[in-house]
Amino acid sequence: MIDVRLLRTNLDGVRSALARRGKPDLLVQVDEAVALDTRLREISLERDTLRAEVNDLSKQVGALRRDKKNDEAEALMERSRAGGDRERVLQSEIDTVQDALQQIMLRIPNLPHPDAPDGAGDHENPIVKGPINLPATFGEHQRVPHWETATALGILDNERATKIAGAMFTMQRGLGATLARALCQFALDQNADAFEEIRPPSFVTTATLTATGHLPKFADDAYAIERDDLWAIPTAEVPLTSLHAGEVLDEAELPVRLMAYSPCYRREAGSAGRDTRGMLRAHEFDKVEILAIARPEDAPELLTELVGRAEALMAALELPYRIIEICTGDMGGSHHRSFDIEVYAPGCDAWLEVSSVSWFSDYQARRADIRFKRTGQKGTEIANTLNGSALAVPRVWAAICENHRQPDGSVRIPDVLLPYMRGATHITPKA
RNA sequence: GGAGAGGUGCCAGAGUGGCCGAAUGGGGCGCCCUGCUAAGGCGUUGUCCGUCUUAAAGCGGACCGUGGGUUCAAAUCCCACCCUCUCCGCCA
Repeated sequence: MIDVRLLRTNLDGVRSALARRGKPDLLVQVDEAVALDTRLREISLERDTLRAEVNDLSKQVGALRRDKKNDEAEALMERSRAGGDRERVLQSEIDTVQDALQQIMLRIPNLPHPDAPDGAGDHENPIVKGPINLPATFGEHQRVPHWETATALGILDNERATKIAGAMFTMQRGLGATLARALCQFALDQNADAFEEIRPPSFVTTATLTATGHLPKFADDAYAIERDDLWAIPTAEVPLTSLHAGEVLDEAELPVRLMAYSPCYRREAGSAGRDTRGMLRAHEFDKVEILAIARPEDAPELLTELVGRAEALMAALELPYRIIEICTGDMGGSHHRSFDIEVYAPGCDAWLEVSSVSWFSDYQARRADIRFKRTGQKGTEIANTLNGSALAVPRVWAAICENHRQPDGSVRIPDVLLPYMRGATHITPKA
């Protein structure tokens, strides 16, 4: 959530920042929020005043009862009762207004960073680096989509995955399964120098899924386990962000740096049939996420670092990649500024998004109530959060199958993964 | 899943309707005493919202697991839920 107080102190700033997202409805929502907030403060003040009266009368009643002046006490109780009745009426209006305001605030997206590029949609995301490692030409053997080659190699068996679980599930076999796990292991090892490894729960409460901004807006995209009131996580960002929810951290503990491998579950509502072949889009996939909780002033540098770490993995895997910055019209609702890393897959002839790194300013931290205390100062401040995929397995797996395919049809394992492949240097067709 | 016990401030822990935002002890912070250390003395010690103010202070409200209820008045009584611990059952 953005800070409600911004609506009071800098409404023009909020409006112009949100206008850059190119969704006129947002400004209507802002106006509604302003009206509700104004009303809420009016009636809250009235309620507090009434409460003060009732509190005062009650104290007097207590004193009079002790002095056995029951008649006088009775008179005050009568007045207090009347005050209490009026208070109840106000309180129910407060509840209504507060709830309405909360619902709107939960849906108003974050303010884009001033340096985030303007743009109407994904076609206007500027390339800020690369392409790197992109050869002038690709061999014919690389121009075959991975769903054909990997199936032929016996390392991808989506047909049986579908038999078991339905459409849009994938299954890797043999060295294909090993490769998927190797990628996770590699991504974790590469970031272990600065990040604590977490193995979080894969199911979370509604409050947890709300903190990151996935609820209430994107309920249809998440798997719900209704019987137990739980949600399957769409990314490890969700449990990691809420790891310190409701806590006040010491400034000295910051930045908190966490990483986690986790399965990710997405219903992909609305995208059925799009990019669904092979490993491009599935209901379940593996990912290694890196995340930081930081003081606001440290966030820009951390954003650069996180992007650099995700980039380093693609470089080490010898894949052609580029970095794009997400423009205001394409930016996720919780994002303040974000960058994607895309890898080129010659068989699909497409740039695949393999990592997304974002700075959320205090938007998620306010929802999650993550605060910190500056050393030697009174009071607390809302922290900033940042996170990014270090490595999302399926598309990287696909890109390896296509880019590193040899003229003989085998797939070469990049050197950095060799320690995790049980001695295999190539994936070759079964004899 | 069953039975029982419990959730109070930074920590321990008292508090069964009013004088309780909360005793007492410990810790932290400040000052004093002290050659140094130890011991001791005095004081102080949370968060959120609103209001006034350039700001601080002040003032008002809220917070004793969470949400409801009873009452003039709730940490305290009632209901539901969540969590923790012990025992039993089940189980990788």
